[in-house]
Amino acid sequence: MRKDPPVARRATWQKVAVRDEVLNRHDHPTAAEIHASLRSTGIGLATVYRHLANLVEEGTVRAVEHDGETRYDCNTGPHAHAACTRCGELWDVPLPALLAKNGVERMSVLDEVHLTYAGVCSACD
Amino acid sequence: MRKDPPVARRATWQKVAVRDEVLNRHDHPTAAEIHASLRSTGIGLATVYRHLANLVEEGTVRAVEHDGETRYDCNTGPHAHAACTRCGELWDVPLPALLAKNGVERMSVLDEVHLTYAGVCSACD
DNA sequence: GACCTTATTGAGAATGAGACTCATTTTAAT
DNA sequence: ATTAAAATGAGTCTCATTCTCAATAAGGTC
Repeated sequence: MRKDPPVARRATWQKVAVRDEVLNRHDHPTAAEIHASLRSTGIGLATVYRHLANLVEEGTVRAVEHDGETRYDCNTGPHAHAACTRCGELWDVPLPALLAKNGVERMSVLDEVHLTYAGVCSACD
Repeated sequence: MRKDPPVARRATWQKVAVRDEVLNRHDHPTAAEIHASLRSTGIGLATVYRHLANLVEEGTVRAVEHDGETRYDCNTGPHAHAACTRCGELWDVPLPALLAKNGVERMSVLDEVHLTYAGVCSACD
């Protein structure tokens, strides 16, 4: 009889690089932007996507859909997003606690609340 | 000197078909679903996309990004969306007026507020 | 350190939603 | 009827993301 399979999550520099990059940025980068930032390391795009998906799954970062692409947010606490339709910037907005389960009786398990404001930011106006 | 360009928005059966279909459904269909519903008419997918984009631009319907695809909502009033992560259904949730411009001082022109709840609906639980 | 098992990597192919192209069709004004 | 321009649609193209699979490397074991 054999030992149980090790299921060892191996520590690679790629994994560390992606985690460090996404955790140290506060500008909601896309996978392509993270890949670009790590270009000098030679990491592959597929690997960046893989680790980002893992980080989302383990709850370390949050995925935010914005304008047809997925952006990653190291702020995992409850908060909303605001996006400027002119410059495309996306930033965090605090979310009042009272919103949490407001008017969603039909939802028996509430996993996430996404609140997004779209408009023109004061820098662009 | 010529007359001003006619700019005539021509009324075609395709335009009417897409508008009628999206306005008569309350289930947030995708462009592909609308195309499928109109399959018997022989309408082209590109035409469906075109008219949906026009309807969104003129404010007749609202586009809702959900799980990587665009869904169309004939309810243009302010409201939130709730999505079940199990069955994928998406439905409307009334939006408390107080939310409107809550905590977005940095946004000088607020065009849209998107609030989405994700979880498991009671039908799936 | 040498060896081995297997998780991980990455280049490129595959996928899929949606936008674009352009030759053909259709509207509607004359 | 004529006809100029708008509208259509089959197919092409784009671009984000996922998949494939041969090659590589992590980390036990001896």
